[in-house]
Amino acid sequence: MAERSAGDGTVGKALDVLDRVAAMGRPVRFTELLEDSSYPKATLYRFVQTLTNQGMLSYDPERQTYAMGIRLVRLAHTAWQQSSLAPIARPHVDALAADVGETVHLAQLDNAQVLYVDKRNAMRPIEMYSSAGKVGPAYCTGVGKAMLAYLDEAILGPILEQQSYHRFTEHTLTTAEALRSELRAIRQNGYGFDREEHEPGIICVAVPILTAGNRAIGALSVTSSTDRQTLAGLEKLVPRIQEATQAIANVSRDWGFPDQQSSNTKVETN
Amino acid sequence: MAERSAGDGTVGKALDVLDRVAAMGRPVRFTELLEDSSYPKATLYRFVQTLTNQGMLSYDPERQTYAMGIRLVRLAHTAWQQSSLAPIARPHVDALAADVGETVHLAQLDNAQVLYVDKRNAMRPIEMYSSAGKVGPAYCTGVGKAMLAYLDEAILGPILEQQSYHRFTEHTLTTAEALRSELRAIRQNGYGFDREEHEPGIICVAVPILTAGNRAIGALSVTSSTDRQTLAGLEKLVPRIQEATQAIANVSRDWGFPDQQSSNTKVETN
DNA sequence: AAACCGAGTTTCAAATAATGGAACTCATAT
DNA sequence: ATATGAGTTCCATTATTTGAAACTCGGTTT
Repeated sequence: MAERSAGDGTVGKALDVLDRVAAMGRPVRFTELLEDSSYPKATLYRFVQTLTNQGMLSYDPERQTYAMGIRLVRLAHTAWQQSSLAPIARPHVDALAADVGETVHLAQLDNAQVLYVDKRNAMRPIEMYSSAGKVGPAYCTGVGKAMLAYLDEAILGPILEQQSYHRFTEHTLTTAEALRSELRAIRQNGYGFDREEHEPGIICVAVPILTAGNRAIGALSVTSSTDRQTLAGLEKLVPRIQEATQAIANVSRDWGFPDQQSSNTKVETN
Repeated sequence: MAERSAGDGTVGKALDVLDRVAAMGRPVRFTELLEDSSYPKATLYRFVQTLTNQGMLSYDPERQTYAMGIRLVRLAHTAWQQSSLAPIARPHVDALAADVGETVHLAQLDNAQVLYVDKRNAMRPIEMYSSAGKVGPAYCTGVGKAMLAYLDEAILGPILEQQSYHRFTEHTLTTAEALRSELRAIRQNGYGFDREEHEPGIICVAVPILTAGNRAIGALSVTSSTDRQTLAGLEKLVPRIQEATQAIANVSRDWGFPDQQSSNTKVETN
């Protein structure tokens, strides 16, 4: 597996390594990292050392494994407050969840992935970080498609290329073309569905949170299961959800949330 | 204001900048950063560019400000799961909070600061990220002192130097010497108090979570206010809290949590 | 016991990237 | 019109990164 972001000199490469450890999702040995890295042993070794010294990774000497460092938790606290919609959206997400009585997700785009920044669970009460910070595929989730639908072609193109199009269920859209026509439909309606595309029995409606310039800065979704709800049933909730997305869009504009394409648009690969 | 971490080459310097943005706690202009940085303009500029390209910072073109990037939220999700005590401590924190009916904090040490990784609020139900990821001073919080009390002198010394000893209240310990003798007392008892040292009217008991080697890998505290509780009242809860810390220590040992000094011990500055 | 192995670590000259003083742009203030 | 200041680019100098190879050190095989 080759590196994906490459650019940005030494810092970029080091952060690549960090991403890779995160992607593993469990503590990893040095050799495991070496295997799917294109860096030579000594180079990778120094990166890992540096990151560990910096607290971005933590090292377990007993098991000789590296895990994501605790410093990230501290940094992310500020990030979540400053750069996610969650803090300003909170009251509206709360109200929506209370009204619809189903699970509500608030998501944003990060790179080509969906990043969940907040959640209200219908069943279990609290879930904390276990939901916020989680990532999911953009091409087969309601929130993902709702946001993709409002991207400009220049940005959308590369993102569509990066999707895995893994067939999670028999309903998963597995080609860029199929996805493209779905996105057109979503743009037309102003909302989209997840028709058991990611998980069997799980359906959702998603509505983008749009700026005045029609950029999707995030999306809200209401999720349910086929044995409790139907797509038609979810569709009836759209006006209520739009109320919430509108409210969030307004607050975000007033609060001066940037009206840019994506929070992680490459400026220049130098 | 000079740089603090310095070492670790370019990556270290770039992460320094990241920390500085986080420390500001609000979106900052380039010039503001330049002011309290020792890097020349062009150098700092490139760091900020790189970090922005990498999604570690986000740039608001309208206001020309930099904020912490959304990528951090994604990375921190994994970090919180892997390197914090929160996931494994969760059931015990839940049970403790339910039993004592007061606010419970779970904290770890990050650098010379207290990092809160989980919390159960007595009053309000959910609080999410607004608590996890938060940092606080080590020298004047219950959890901070409880953990400091079990550090080896070699590590404790430098950390004591780094404390600000800001007098938050009239009870704040404002010298390393006063703190040292307090730490001795805590080590003797196995638990410590916050006697309105950080905030007037707020008191707490804290118990360290110790490994077999007597290293504090974290701490639990029960917090209350002087108009509802007394120190003596809180002290009665110690056995129940110790039950929880013991349980967490056990699970953490079984799950192979590293028995090291601190999760962010400098290995070598090159 | 000696040889071997593989994971992790260190070395060092060559290659590359970072550095920062200065010059430039562009909007806004005087 | 001119000055100021924030933000950005340039480029020769300098320092850091790079990575092949050699080394260390448990543990395993012959």
